[in-house]
Amino acid sequence: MIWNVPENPALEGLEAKWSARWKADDTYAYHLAPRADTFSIDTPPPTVSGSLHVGHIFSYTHTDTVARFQRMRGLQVFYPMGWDDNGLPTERRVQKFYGVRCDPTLPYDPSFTPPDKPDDKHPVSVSRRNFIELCLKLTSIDEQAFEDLWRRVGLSVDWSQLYSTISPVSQTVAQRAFLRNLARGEAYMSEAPTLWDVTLETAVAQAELQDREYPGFYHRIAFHKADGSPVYIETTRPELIPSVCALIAHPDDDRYKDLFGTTVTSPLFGTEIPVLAHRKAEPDKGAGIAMCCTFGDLTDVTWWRELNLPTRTIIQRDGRLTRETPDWLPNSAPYAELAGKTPFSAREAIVALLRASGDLDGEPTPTTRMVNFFEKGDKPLEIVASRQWYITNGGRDEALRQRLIERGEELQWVPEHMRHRYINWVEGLNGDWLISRQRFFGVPFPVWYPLDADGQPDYDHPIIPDEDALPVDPMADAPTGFDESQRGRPGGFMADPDVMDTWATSSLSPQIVCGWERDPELFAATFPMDMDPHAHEIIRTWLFSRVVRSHLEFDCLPWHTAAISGFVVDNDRKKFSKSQGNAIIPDEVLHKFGSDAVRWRAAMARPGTDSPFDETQMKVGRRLAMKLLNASKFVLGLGGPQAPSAVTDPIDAAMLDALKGVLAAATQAFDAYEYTTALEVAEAFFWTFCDDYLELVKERAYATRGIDGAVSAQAALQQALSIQLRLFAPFLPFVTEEVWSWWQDGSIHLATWPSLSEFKADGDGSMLDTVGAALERLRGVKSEAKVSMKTPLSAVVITAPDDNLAQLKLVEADLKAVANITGDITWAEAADLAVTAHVDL
RNA sequence: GGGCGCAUAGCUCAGUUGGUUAGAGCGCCUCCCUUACAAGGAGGAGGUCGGCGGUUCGAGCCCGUCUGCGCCCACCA
Repeated sequence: MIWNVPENPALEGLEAKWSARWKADDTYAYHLAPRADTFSIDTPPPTVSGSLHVGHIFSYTHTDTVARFQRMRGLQVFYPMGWDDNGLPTERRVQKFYGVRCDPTLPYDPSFTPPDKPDDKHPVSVSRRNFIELCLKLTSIDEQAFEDLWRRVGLSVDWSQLYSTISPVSQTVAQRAFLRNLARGEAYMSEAPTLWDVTLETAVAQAELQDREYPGFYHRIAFHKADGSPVYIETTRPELIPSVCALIAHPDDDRYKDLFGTTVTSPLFGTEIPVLAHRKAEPDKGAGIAMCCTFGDLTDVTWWRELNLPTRTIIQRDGRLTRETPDWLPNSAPYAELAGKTPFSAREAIVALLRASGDLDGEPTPTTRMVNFFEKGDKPLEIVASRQWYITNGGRDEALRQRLIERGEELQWVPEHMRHRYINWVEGLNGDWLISRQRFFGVPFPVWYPLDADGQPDYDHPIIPDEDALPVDPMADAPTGFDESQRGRPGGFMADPDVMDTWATSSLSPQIVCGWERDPELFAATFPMDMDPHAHEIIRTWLFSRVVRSHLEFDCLPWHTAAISGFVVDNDRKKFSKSQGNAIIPDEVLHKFGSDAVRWRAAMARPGTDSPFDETQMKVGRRLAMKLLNASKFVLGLGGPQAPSAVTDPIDAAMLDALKGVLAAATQAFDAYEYTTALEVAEAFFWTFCDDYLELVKERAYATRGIDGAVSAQAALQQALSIQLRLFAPFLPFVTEEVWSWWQDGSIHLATWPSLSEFKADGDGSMLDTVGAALERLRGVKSEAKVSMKTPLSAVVITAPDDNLAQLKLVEADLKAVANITGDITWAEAADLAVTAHVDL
């Protein structure tokens, strides 16, 4: 190989040059290997309808450093990428982008084209199939942009393993896993009160809840005992008075003990309701006695269930109060003021009515309360009764809960304390996992229901397809034994209209990527996986749901280790987000500093640790990359290849010995997923290597004092460079590949990680420290004298402890050369290392 | 209310099982255009390791306690 060292090496253009080469050469392809020789990674599929921010770059870079390390260690790295393109976020983006909305009652229009000027305020209605086509169209555009960015960042993903959560393969896996859950009784349908987003008109799961502050008013309102005297309750939701089922106080609350077992009547409507005792009523909240409605909050659901209260629903699925006057209201006239209104308007109306009737005590007092929102929604959730699919997750089964907690104990967590978030979450589950969504762009439930003679569905006897027939779309396909003409007819069938939530598919990502029931060889080679990397906010969702699915299907964990990243936060320690307007655009940062520099900064954020975004730090990474170029140019410019065995000079061997220790430390750190430590030790050594060792041997390496010393220095420099390039390769893939290409065959990323056996020379690493300290003092003399570093020194006296003196005398010639010392050095023993000298101006 | 984490230089962070005068980078000050590198290099200043108490020959590190900050969860009458 002919060395080809450029005259003016530069960082510009390296991303384009090498990412194209890696793509052309399929550098990061996974080649089927036995399980023990494979390292498999369950990469989080980013939501393609969103945008990638700097936090993503950091987290995915963390994974990539480990992937590159394991690849260099000789393992076949199975590193797929996925796009989460199914589900609500995509629907919302498509609605906005094309100015459409899905109306499932419309027929498919093959010639449909979206409006030229999308107006999302006045959307065009399209059929379900047209809508899904638009989703697929837009996601494929978004996905290309994501892939381009990841390639630019230098992720060593095997792009031939790319998957998306809406793809037929994913749909097949999701439906197959669901059918298996169904057959084992782990999936079931239930009609129950459900958290409901009134804007999106769909049920949502516990894991997708978010607390938000919401302004409201306390209203003190009179209910009436049989004798007409008042019982006051306090509520922030007076519009729910028509749905009140009971007043409830704590069993030990002396204020209300006499009322238990009696009834009171509701204001305005005169509904007779019982006063009951329940331990979940809290005496110090509000008036200490609560009105239980169906349903105002989750406590109401508990009371309704445990006290067998009637269901009096007034909130509809669109969030408005029902237009029909409820039949349980003795005095229904006031309801006309509420019918069809939003809760907000109904509240104003009922407050006026209560004020007029004298049942409002005092004025409403403002308050700020915490309310449940769907994390992607913008109106408070309501609770409505609806028929939904669930998967068991331990929320209602103590034995399963315990088993899943044990899975959390079994998993290796990096960092260790992230385990608590998992345990905490599982212990706090209050119900099974609701997986059905009343939406369109998602994996349909592979289920039909027979219709009886009256055309009513028999939900207890669903019709299911053979696994061989998957994926199915029950809205388009007829079940076996029926034909399409029987759809919706008495004696025929109907499709389950719902789709699975995104998490119900992404919870199967190990099954999807590893080829479960699709590619047995691949599955055997890759599952259970090694590494589960992602940031800490999805422990309760993605991580937990995959543990559930794997536990139910395979009775094992889906991976061995969870490597959890922190967030990138701004200077006020706030999480970056688009809504707060503080998001950093990755393209700008990558363009400004280069991918290697940004990756360097990412790698400096330890696992699990939030890290502030600071542009000045990016410059440090860039300087390191530049330094690698320049130092390499120097080393390789000295002369042709030298055998490692040519290292004869003690200081050359000492430098290599110190590097040996660095290699051991970096390897150990990487094995523990502590990529930051691996980088730190390599980087610290590299600066010492440049500032001290390289400067020290420069003159000798030029062969100014004979060929033998030069050859020793050149051999040591070349070996040190080769090893250091490989130590940096996981972090700075572009610049290390560039330098590698000057003098080595093949990609550095397929080179083997350095091993201790590569070191041919035995040296004393501590010598490098001693020499460094002496150099620092020699420079200090000139710095204090405020003269150039090439100014000659004479009458140099070096004092040091005996053993240090011995080491320094071995490099006397190099020291004299680098410090431009004229005459001999005088050595003297002393407790401390010190230098005195005369500066010859 | 429950859980977890953090508190070390102006800033961002290291500090491995307790062991001499506590480290790095950035920033700051001073100097140097030295032929790998001025998008550089050299030298330097800067810290009562959040407070209090304890264990120990010895504590940044272990124990207790208090304070402040962050995150997760719960409650949200």
